[in-house]
Amino acid sequence: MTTGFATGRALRPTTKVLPEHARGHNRSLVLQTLYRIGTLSRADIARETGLTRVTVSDLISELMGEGLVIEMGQREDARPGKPATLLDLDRSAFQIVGVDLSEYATFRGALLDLDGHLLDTVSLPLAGSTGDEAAAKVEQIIAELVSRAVRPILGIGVGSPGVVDLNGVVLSAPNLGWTGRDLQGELAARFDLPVVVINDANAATLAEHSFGGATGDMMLVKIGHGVGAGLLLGGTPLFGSRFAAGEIGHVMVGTDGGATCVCGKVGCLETWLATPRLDAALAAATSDIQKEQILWEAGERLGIALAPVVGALDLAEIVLSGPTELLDGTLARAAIETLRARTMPEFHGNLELRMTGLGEDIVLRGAAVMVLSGQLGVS
Amino acid sequence: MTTGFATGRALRPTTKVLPEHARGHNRSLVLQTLYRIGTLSRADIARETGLTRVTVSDLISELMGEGLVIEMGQREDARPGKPATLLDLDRSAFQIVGVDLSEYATFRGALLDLDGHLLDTVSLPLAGSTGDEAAAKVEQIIAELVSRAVRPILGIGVGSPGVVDLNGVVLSAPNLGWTGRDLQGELAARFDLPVVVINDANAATLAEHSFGGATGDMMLVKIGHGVGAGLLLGGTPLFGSRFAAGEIGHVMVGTDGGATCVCGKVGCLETWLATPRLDAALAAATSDIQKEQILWEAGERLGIALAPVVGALDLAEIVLSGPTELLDGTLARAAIETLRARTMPEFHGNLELRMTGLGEDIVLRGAAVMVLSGQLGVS
DNA sequence: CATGTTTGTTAGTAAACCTTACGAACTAAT
DNA sequence: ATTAGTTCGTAAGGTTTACTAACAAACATG
Repeated sequence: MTTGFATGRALRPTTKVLPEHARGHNRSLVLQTLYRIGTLSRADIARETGLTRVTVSDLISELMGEGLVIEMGQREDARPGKPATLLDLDRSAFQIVGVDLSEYATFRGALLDLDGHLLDTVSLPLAGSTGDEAAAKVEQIIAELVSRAVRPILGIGVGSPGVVDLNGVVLSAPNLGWTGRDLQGELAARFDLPVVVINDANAATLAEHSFGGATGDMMLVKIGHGVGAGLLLGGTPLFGSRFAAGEIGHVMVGTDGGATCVCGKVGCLETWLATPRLDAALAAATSDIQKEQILWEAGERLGIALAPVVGALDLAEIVLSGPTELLDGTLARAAIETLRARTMPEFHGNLELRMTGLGEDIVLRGAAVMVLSGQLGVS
Repeated sequence: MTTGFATGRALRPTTKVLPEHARGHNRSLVLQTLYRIGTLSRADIARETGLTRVTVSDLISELMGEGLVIEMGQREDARPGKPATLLDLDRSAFQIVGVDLSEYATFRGALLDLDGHLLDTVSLPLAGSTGDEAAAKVEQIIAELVSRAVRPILGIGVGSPGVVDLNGVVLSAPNLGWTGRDLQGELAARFDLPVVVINDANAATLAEHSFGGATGDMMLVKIGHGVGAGLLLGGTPLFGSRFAAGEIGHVMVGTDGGATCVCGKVGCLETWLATPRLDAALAAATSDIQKEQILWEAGERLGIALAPVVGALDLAEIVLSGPTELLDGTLARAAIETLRARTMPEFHGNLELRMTGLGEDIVLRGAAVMVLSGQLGVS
């Protein structure tokens, strides 16, 4: 709109800007263009970015010097003019370590390439570990992956449950017994590599944004042992004023009671949707019809809880992540129907709700996105 | 946080950046510093912004050439060294036209100075006008204010009800009979001045941010003939994927029925909170206790509706705007108590809820903020 | 009164991108 | 076959930006 520096309508510039910052920005812009579109010539990039061919050439030679970009030979098609030299990101130049601490009983890790594809995976049973012991297992997984890497490692991304601040300090993760633990700092010191620690649901949201085809403002609801969410608004993840954005598991739903929650309240979203509760309810059901009813009510409650959020944020998309057999079907249908019934179709009729297509690797891939974004300005 | 170019953790650079953009950014930074802190010397600004004295001197001379900044004489206090030449924004150098179309029966307009103080006001009964007739009244108000201005006009800001896109096109404002009306374009053509048209609740949110002392992520709920809201997240207003963010008036609240709404649904937030409904209910009440109950339930419903939003966004603050006699008291108390009861105190216990201190001028002042932000990069 | 401090300016440098121009390599029309 | 036109990448030179270094002016202090 105005300067291009701040997103949206600029409000309150806060830091000075030097020419070198512009350079870094344009460098990322070139990388981003290659990352998104794929093989391009220098002239293509110039047209795409608005920079001149001269500037692009200069940036490309810098990037080729770092081994990030490689020439792919000449373009084949028959056109007038000098044939273009094609370029692309060297997508196997680096590898990324991604770690997912969000599953209840297992830590998972993977090596990924710059496209976010899993190359190798490792998992380690948590076996009830908490505190230092759990942290040691995180280090163990990463050490194993680092030793298996066959390329330089771009960085380490970790998706952790709980509340994580912008410096990667896990402020609170009850299941792992962490409070104010500087996991990012510890890992950075141990491995001497760039490290990013981020909330698991936020990681999943980023993965959906980069690989799942989410376009506009989106909320990802991650349903597992607990219920959490991540938000992507205007292309930027939302962290919240205390880094607790997306913590909707213990919000009360409806005005007609419900089951008692571990938190002491009645009718929290988790009492309807957390998988242990759902599994138990389904196991106790005596007929398929009853099971359908359980799933329908769970979806309905999700819709009731999200309706005000959809109204307030004017979301374009809601994505569910979790066990497909529970979520994808009656539950999702109930959720979207309830949402449509409880909001204004004139404003929010375009809302869509779907399962993620990224399956169980969503947090691993989201952690990789954080590394890509932090190190290359690409995602 | 990182570069200063993108807000938050940078994701996806999208536009090129030239040195001249950096210049504009730093120029705004200097203006912003003067605007916020007030009288400062060049050296003070340099320390505050991180720019060098040389650069600041250069920017200041440019700004003085435009008449935006003036010298205020020398600093009086006794210190070693050459006495500092004090500078300030010339806060009476320009005037701003602000217009508020959000009241049910009246259009209001005002001349404001750069500090957002009202210098002169005009109002015009709407008298049921819609469509072109209503638009003509907007022009009439602005023309009157332009003729009364005794300084150059920096720009025109308009807060309109309904859904307004980023180009100031009123996509939908039922009360005024506008659909897809390019009000911003019409006014810019008519007055040959910078014009910004923005949703009324968003304008109010900006005013609260700039003048009301709102600090972190905030939601402003504007209660009047309808119920709308504006959100400020990470210092940036949220517009939503279809520019309908904040449209919470017709979200259903609770799972126990309620009154039938004009929209056809049952138990919309407006059925509890819109002032006509509240006034009617209070008028029909036969005792003070009953009136208290009505207000309490209204606040309770607001809390029920906002709890999921607070949980999802981790808001720091909720601000109410509207008739003080209705909102400030039982209703607000009920809302915050309900919010606290329905969310997690560990995450959201710091949440505050209060009335705005800006009264009925909040939209006018917010419209002025848009002009300030757009023209000077200041707010 | 000499010394040290602070302010604002002047002069020169480095970095970034731009415009202009050109050779290389191709297609298409004559 | 030759000419004209197109496209690509690079080179040279210019502009803008903010920086560092240095300095004079103007003050306080011992």
